[in-house]
Amino acid sequence: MNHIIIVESPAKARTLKKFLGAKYNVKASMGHIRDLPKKEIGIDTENDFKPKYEVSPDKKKIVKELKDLAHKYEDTMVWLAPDEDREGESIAWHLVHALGLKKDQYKRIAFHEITKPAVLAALENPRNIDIDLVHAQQARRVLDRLVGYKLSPLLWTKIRAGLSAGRVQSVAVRLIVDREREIEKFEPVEYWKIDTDLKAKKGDFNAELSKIKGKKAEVKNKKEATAILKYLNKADYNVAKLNKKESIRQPAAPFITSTLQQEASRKLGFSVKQTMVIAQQLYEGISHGKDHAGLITYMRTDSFNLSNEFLKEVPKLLKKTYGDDYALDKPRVFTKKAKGAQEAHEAIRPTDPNKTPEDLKSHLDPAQYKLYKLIWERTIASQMPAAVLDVTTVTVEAGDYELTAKGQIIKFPGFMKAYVEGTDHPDEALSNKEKTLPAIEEGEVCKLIEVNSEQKFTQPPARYTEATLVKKLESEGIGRPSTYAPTISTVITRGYIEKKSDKKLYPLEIGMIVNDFLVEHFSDIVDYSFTADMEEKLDDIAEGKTKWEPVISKFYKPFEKTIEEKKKSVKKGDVIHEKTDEKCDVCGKPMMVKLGRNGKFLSCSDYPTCKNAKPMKEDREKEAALQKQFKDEKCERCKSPMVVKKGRFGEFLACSGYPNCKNTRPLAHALDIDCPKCKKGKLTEKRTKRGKVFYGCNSYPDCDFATWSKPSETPCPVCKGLQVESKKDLLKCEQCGKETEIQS
DNA sequence: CAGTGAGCGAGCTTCCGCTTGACTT
Repeated sequence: MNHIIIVESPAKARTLKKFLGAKYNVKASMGHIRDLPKKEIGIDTENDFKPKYEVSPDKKKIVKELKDLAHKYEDTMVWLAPDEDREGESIAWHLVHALGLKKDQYKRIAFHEITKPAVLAALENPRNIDIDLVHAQQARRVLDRLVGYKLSPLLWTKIRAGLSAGRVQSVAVRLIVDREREIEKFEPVEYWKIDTDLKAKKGDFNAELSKIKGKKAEVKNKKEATAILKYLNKADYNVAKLNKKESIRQPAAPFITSTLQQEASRKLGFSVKQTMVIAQQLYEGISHGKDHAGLITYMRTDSFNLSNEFLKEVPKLLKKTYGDDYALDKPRVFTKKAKGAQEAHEAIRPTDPNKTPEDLKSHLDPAQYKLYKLIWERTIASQMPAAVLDVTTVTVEAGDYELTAKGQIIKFPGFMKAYVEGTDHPDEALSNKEKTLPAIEEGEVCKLIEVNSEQKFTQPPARYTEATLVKKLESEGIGRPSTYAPTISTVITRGYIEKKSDKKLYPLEIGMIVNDFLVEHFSDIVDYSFTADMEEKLDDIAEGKTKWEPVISKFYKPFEKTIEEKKKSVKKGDVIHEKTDEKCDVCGKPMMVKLGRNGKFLSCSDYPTCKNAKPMKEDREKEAALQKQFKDEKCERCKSPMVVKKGRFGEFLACSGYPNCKNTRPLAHALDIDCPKCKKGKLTEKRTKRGKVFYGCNSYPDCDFATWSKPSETPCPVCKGLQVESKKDLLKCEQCGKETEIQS
């Protein structure tokens, strides 16, 4: 008998061949093989939403090959082995139909990990295709098609051609627009941070003001701060309480797609797409000699699970590498499931933990090495013991005031020896560090060295980065591991969102206009909980509790009605094409608002006869204000005034003598520091091609002085040379190497 | 380690999820 096994990915097929030998012919379908047609909606909304499927153009070849293979010999068994989730079940079903398989010609099998025992067990336990699960997928597909292909054309007629809307992308845009508006209306509140440097018997320490007359200390302004400072300068300091506590920290779960993307962004600075491309390379593996082996498990997953085979290997490795204390008796299991997770795969882990990053270093390029190391360490750490920290809290009384100091000592590092998770909040990074206090005794009297105060302001919420957006989407159950990166690409190519050089995501005007249109007229679809509600209904379909057609019908009927109504009621001018009072300065006809790639602009209403166009009034005013702000800036080369220009990397100052003088300078501060090399130029903040900030002489290219660290205005106290910020609160002289602390 | 400097409009476009090569330049 002939045996064909069909899986989704070719790399998986290769691994299976190794386990199973020549008896089985293992093939890959390359994901979905059939879909709705691209050119039309492909759903008969009058007839129970019957979908029209066709073999996708790029899959014709593979489908033909599989079909020929399945029918070549009478006696052939096709084992359908796509992933065990909604989409995988659907692929299996489509294969049956596209290949024309009879009931006794195929069997459905599934495994959640690519290990020999798991695959053999699956072959022993075939089952039927779960048609309810297939219907759940179909409902998902049909709903997405209806939403996308009905809303997008409405945007073309009401706003501009080429736009798009969808269940996932439109919410992604909304998150970014909403966040931007929160930031816009945010009003910073002043507060003051007050702390003291104290001298105890055994050493010095720093304690922060925490309570005033038993209440949480809130210092609102300079007046209050000055009063407190005055009091603290004369107060007596007594150690009232000493609290030592042991605290336990557990390691993070092994990687899934979303957490890998976040951590690679935080620790390696990779974009979401970059991470996926490199992970794919590691998954496909590298060949050294004859051996071609995948280095990590599948990278598009939402499961924290690790195979038993793998878990058996790890303790041996840990004992060998770190010692007996660093292995667990029983594996640690991570069960917290992400919203809507399907868990068809394992977590992202090294296929063989014994291949250490160092072993592979010479076979990998630097980016692959860094990502492999991250995955290896994270996975290993997840199976190491908890860390034990000794946390000491010292409470110091100073009359009406109470100050606290916290120290933290790592008693047993446990997993921290291999890996500590990064953070999106800079302040939290400190909690991973040791902070030692001198041996302080209860009742001890301390001497004041100094009181420090610092004015601070509350910060607006941070803009999303690619990685924090993925985190948010995942927590709302929106999108899947395979779509996080493509979704971000889509909203950027549509011109809805822009990623600036600070790696943050900003909404563009078109993004705001489309978002506001959708929020106003289709609020239920861009509601954050729309997907979660959909998932609940899909679960009902998958469990056989409901049929899929009524679920779609219940959504579609009111949706279609709204679409038809908005086609009539919303005039194009409601969104755009407003008439204005301005007259065209070429032909005198009125100007009107139009929408271009980069947002609104004014166009002559007689277009295309008169092609005159100019920026919106607000934009012209903004531009004028900006020019005024920099009107005194002179070009240091030719003495012409500088003007503000817009370029690929944002606004910058350019010499008005262009193109005779091509001098440019960033808008931000030309520092008031003379260049230490040529003594003539000033140091200026500049950016490399990749957007990294550095400081160079503004008479470049005549003088090529440049440095990474931020230069200080105060010269070196010893040799008068240039000082740069080498570490936090530390200046280093470039000339004599003398280090000085920064005095605030 | 060193960029950038207008002009947009119409177009036949578009969804979400599953997966990689096969096209040209």
